[in-house]
Amino acid sequence: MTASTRLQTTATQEVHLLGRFTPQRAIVLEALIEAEEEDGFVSAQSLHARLLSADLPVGLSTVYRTLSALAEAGRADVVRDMHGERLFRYRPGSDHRHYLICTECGVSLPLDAVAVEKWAAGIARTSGFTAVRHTVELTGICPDCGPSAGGSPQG
Amino acid sequence: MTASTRLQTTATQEVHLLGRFTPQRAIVLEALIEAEEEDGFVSAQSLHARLLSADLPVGLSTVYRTLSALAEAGRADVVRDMHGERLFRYRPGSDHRHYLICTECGVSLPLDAVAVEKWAAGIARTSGFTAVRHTVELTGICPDCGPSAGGSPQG
DNA sequence: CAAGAGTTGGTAATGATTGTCATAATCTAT
DNA sequence: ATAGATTATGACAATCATTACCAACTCTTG
Repeated sequence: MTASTRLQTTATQEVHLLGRFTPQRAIVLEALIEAEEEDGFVSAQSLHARLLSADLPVGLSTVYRTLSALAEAGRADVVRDMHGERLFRYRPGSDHRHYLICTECGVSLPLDAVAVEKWAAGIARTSGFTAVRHTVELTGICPDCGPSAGGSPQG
Repeated sequence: MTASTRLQTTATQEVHLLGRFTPQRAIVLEALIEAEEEDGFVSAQSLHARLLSADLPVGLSTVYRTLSALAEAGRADVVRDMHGERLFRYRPGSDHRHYLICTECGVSLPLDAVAVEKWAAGIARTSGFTAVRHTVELTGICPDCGPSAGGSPQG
């Protein structure tokens, strides 16, 4: 069984969570899973462009719909980049995670965020607020993109 | 000295941090300070609309420029709401803060975020990433907007 | 095959934000 | 105070991600 076949199998299984199975949804989900392994978070636009380049002409509307449905179903994490664009990441498990994301290449590193979860839970208890949710994102430059990795060092 | 006069005085002083003094910048900054006391975070669009309603016709471009300059100068915090719109909040001090924001009315509560700062600093040290920055936002429903405050309780 | 529900994808609309540039205001040096 | 240089303003157009719309298409079911 090749890596590609494994991806397709996973995608095929997951697509049924969204409703009717369609080739387009499988393509989008498969591409999202690939992107997760390679680049971390991806935007709907870039994922669409990637599909077009790969001769998989899925409509932009369908890409947006599928990614939104995945996020709604809890199968994808969503963050916003510095321009406000939404970035998606496939989430194999069902727990909510936090990531350290490279601003240069988009690669993401899942974090152990127990300390933050505890802090947020404490705030929720003591503030008088209800339905408290938290957004925690770390961004930085990963070792591969850093100054000593053939980039463009300053100074 | 009235409250209005105090606001104007503060705004006048702060405007000089952005470069040349102009009445428009003073108006925008004053409105931002007022908004901070009343509503917490505000968007550029709503701030602009508010100025028009108050017969202070400052151009939308100028509102955007001034708010961006304030954020750049560290005199305003910026977050994104659920639609990706940028929300600004005047920051009297110079330290970076985190807030618990009510999704209903926009009121914000500054948080003691030492635990998060420490956690983020630790990640920065151990991850190999450089230029690590963090975004931490808590959202919820404040006591005034909660189910027992005349809102629309569910269930 | 026919009907019906759900899906697709091209296109248009939306809405925040940014770019442009002629005009106007502000600062500086005299 | 005034001229000159620099900077800011604001109306408008452009950009861009995202959403809405809708006619054509695809399954499933009888």
